[in-house]
Amino acid sequence: MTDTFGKYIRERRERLRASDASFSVRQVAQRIDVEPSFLSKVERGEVAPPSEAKIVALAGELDDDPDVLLALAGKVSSDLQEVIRRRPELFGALIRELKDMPDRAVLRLVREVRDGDW
Amino acid sequence: MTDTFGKYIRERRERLRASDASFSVRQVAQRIDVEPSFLSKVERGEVAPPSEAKIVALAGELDDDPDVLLALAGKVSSDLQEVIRRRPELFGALIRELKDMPDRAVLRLVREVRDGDW
DNA sequence: CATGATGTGTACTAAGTAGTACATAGTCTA
DNA sequence: TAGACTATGTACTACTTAGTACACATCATG
Repeated sequence: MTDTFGKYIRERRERLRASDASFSVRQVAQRIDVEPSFLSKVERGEVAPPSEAKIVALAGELDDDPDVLLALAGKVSSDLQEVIRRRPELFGALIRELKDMPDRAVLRLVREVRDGDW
Repeated sequence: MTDTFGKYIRERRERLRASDASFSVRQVAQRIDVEPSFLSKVERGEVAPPSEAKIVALAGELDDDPDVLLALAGKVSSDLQEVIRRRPELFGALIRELKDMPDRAVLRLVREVRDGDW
């Protein structure tokens, strides 16, 4: 992990900070309930990304997609995992089938399911 | 986790053992490269299920689906996770969309993709 | 009847995860 | 120029993961 997570978070936070002083390390840290020094270290990649719960809180704070932040942290949302664990053959097969499909193909499926007559 | 994993493994192994003496705790343990006492404890649910690598090896040994064994152990194959991590929005959306769909709907998708004109 | 295989109990451990607590040093501003 | 706020450095730590090492009792059999 070449610390894309920390860099990303820092950039995102600083950008928000430009127009809102409440996005300091200290204040964001407080809102997601960690020590400022810890968030600082996370942003500089000195330590591994935080737990799923903190990442999700951070996503809320930075108005970002939790799944994307989790991915940057090398994780997969536990509720997605649970969906797979409930029907491992089915979802295993589907995901492996889609592994190398282009984005638009997957997207087409999503839409097909979403507004399809199932 | 009410130890469905251990029970399942034990039953599976014993069944194979009925017709092949090489499926003793000791020998299977040796083949998947763990201590016999550890496998014994796993089967009796005295300790948590082993690592993904050992579970996959066990699946090979017991001629079972790795995804299913991993699911029983409360895990999701790391290569499935990687597929999701590469395109988190896309796969996140798809999986959440399919979360409550009946098996046949998901299966239909799998087949649609498999032999579709993509 | 000893030799070998079997399953299991006990004791321990190295490495990773997910942080805290406090001190320090720089900056802003009233 | 003191007070408040900022980021960061240092030192720890509790918990979990994923096992090993070895001793022990039982059973079968050549």
